[in-house]
Amino acid sequence: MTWLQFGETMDEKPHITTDEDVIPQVCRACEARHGGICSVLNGSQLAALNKHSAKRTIDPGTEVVGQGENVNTYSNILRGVVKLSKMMADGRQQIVGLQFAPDFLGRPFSRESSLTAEAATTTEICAFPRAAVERMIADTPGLEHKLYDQSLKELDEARDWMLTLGRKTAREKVASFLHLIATHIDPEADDGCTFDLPLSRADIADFLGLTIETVSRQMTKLRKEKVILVENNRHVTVPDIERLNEAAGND
Amino acid sequence: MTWLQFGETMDEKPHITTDEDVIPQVCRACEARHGGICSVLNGSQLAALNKHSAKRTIDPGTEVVGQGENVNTYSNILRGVVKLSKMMADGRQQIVGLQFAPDFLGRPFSRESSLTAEAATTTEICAFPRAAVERMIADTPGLEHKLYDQSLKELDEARDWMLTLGRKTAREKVASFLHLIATHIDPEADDGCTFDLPLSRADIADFLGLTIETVSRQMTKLRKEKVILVENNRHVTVPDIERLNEAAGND
DNA sequence: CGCCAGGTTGAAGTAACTCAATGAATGTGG
DNA sequence: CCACATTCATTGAGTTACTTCAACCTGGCG
Repeated sequence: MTWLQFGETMDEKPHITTDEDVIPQVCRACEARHGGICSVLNGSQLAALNKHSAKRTIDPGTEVVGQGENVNTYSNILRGVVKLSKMMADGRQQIVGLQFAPDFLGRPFSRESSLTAEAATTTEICAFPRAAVERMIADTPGLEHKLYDQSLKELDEARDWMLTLGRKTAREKVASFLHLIATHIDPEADDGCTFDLPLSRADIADFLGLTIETVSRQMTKLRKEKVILVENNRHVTVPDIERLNEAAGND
Repeated sequence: MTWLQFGETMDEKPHITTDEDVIPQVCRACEARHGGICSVLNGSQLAALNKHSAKRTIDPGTEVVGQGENVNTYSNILRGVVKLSKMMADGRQQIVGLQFAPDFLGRPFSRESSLTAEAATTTEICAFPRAAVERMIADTPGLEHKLYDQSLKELDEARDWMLTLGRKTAREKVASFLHLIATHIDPEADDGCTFDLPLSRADIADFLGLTIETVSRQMTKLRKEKVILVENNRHVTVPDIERLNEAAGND
């Protein structure tokens, strides 16, 4: 993506070591600097942002942002999985997105978020006050571009999932979910990957538009057909990712 | 949205009438200048873009961009409705978005579009070569912001629709669709609005993840319950939009 | 140990699908 | 102008995939 270098063309001064090059201590080992938002910020910008930042650990099931609430912090996800969901008045629920490290959490220029964000697993985030982030966006075109880029990625994922929700069978849905997790958790190793499911059966059901029972039944079917191996309900091994992909209905 | 004025703060010179203020003839009456992409461009920018622009009329059912094709033009929708859809290898199809005037069509920085865009109604577009648009994006922060804003809007819509696809009943789905069209076609007049459906029953089914027959049955049910009036299969009147909204399951 | 939450399994019910026939609107050629 | 084909929508009858309801595991913990 030539595009992503956009921000860098903005400061073409001769290169002397300055504040801008010094990465703050806390950021050195941070996930978000590789691929995350912070990857487009220089040392002094990271330092400025860090004056107001707060690392937080969030337990599974805890809300990060409530539906309709006014968001006044933005965060980077450092570890764990966050589920974004919508609920109807009568309690029916749909998970509309999963976010993994190092995704950015929070809606820049929120027309009030109509989502609930909840930790699915134990999650670590690095939170920034709204104002600081927005000031930085205004100063750094590369940052806004990075955010735009993430939202396009999320849009792609949302639309992929619409196909799954609207047109796939229960079996294909469950396989699609497993495939999604397999490719997000275990980045490489395309043969024989293994992982822990970040979601309970109830969450999976809410993600797939199914009931818990149907998810369970399809899981056991896939298990009996040896498409997956399951231990302790949560730990899954995929011997052949391509067979799983087929079961998911992806040609 | 204070945000959208961002672009304007970039040129704060004393105001004398220049090229920049002169709106090209073709653009004067154009939809896209009000709310569309072009609203953030000045006269000389519009003129530059217009040197390469081409208005086209597209008949219903004609593809604008093929799934997996390399997109080399971007367009503004001036009139009509465009459907974005995905297809599985075995032919199952899902419409993942509808675009109305003055939406922007085409993916800036396409990681090849995985969508098919097809005119649902007779559609007029204003097409620009890819390079011209990308050059202009690089020069005009306000433009990229505008695009970002549209993609956030599309993301919201996609997620709303995921709830519809995953958790609503057939009746609620059809009502949701009618509500969507009612609010997009007939912008105001929130009581007693009337419109032509831009989609065939087959398209509606593909949008809702249902079959044609189920769509038809639910339409007749809603008609018998006087939630809607239908003439000629395509022309719909909604006497009470709030009743429709209720039927759609929105609290 | 007994309780509880999370998961599985079975049997019965139902919403939506499939298949098939019919109807309405539009166009074509004799 | 009328038969005829064609496309799009409606309606009915029978089937099925998923849900609902209920019982039953399994592992962790006071």
